[in-house]
Amino acid sequence: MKPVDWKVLGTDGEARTGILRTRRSEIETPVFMPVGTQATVKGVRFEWLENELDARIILGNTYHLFLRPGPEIIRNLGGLHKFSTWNRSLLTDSGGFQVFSLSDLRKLTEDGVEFKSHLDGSKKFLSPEVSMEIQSALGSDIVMVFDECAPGDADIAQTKTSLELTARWALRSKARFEALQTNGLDSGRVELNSDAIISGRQALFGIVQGAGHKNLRRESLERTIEIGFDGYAIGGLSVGEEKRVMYDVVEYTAPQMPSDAPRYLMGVGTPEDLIEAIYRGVDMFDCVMPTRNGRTGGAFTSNGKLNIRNAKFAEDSAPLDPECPCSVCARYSRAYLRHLYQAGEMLAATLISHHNLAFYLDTMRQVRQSIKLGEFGQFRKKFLSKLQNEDEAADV
RNA sequence: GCAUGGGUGGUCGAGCGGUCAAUGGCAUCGGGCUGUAAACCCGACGGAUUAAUUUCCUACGUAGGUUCAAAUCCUACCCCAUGCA
Repeated sequence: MKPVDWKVLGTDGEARTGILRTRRSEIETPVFMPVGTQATVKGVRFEWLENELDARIILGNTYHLFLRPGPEIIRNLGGLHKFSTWNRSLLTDSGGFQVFSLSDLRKLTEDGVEFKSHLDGSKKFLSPEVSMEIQSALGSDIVMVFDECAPGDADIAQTKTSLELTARWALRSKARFEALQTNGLDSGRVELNSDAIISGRQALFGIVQGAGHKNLRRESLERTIEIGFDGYAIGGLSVGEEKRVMYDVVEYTAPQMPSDAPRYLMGVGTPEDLIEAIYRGVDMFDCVMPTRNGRTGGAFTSNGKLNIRNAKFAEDSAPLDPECPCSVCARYSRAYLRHLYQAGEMLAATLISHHNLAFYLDTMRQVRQSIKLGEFGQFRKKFLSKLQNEDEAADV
């Protein structure tokens, strides 16, 4: 019995809509997963995520929680779900991305990666085995293999070396993962009824690398499938390559990924990126943009982006996005949000983050609906053309 | 009234004869953020003009003066702070 169940409910071209069942929640796809690196989606209470936003799954990060508060503390407190009170699905990234983003602070070897903690400079070691152990202590529902994410513009030789290391690490990740499951060390274990269709164990997703090189993407994909995972991710995109390269790689890779498992494009992206990737066959996304940009004054709207810091909003009584049904848009004006931001009030960050997540999640709902109706093609065109109205959006 | 210290660009505050349109903080304006070292980072910030790190104008309380040259030195005045009457 598998740890997750995946059923396609409808397709439109390469686009798919379906239901992913984890041991903790049902997730309709395509899905956007808010990023909650340090056991919190920055600036947004779980109450909002559960109720109004209705997020079914969020991320956590192995590297950050490893450094603080530490996996043993979280294990002793009953796992990340219990610790944080987030009871829906959790996906934990393996720390692989930090191999890339903290490249100045780490040393990479075949065995693993030695990090110099960005908190206190102390040495920390992460490897496929350690990452799996931490993720089992966290008890997340979906575990990611420990990979190496090469830069977006990596050349062929560099990419090949990186991809092969990732493949060896994937094998090691799976081996340790299986052992941990057998030994019952997963702190998020759920005992399900005997008629359940899933196992109650953690799920493990593999990651396809290969930067912008299609032949290497193919090689990475084949090796990943050969090992066998509960879901498959495309990693190593939106890390500095050109947008066209990203779309090309997704267009090439996604349709070749197993159709009976969810496809996850890691770290992407803008609303436009999501639509384009869904169009090319992707089911799952995560990205810091709605929360990070929200914290720094950037709002995503159905008419494109706007920057709440701009003086032109000082007396604008309109909501961030007149078409948005979220509670922030129902109540607060751009003028007020701008004032909060300018005054350095933390509520600005909270409210804009909330709106941005609402916009992302609502967009996904519309996407799913349009795929079910076989109208995703039209939806995509309309959605993308509206995003171009950025300038007018500001003047609504 | 006397004594002392001080009056600098939106603001606070450095500068104390030339390299000063004047360091820096804040404010303001603009840009960026894609598996979060990020409530962060970058840029602009007297006016006009130029292809330009170009040229010009106006500025360091006010008015004079010294000097080749003054935000910087001198004189008078105005104002502020503190102390003494």
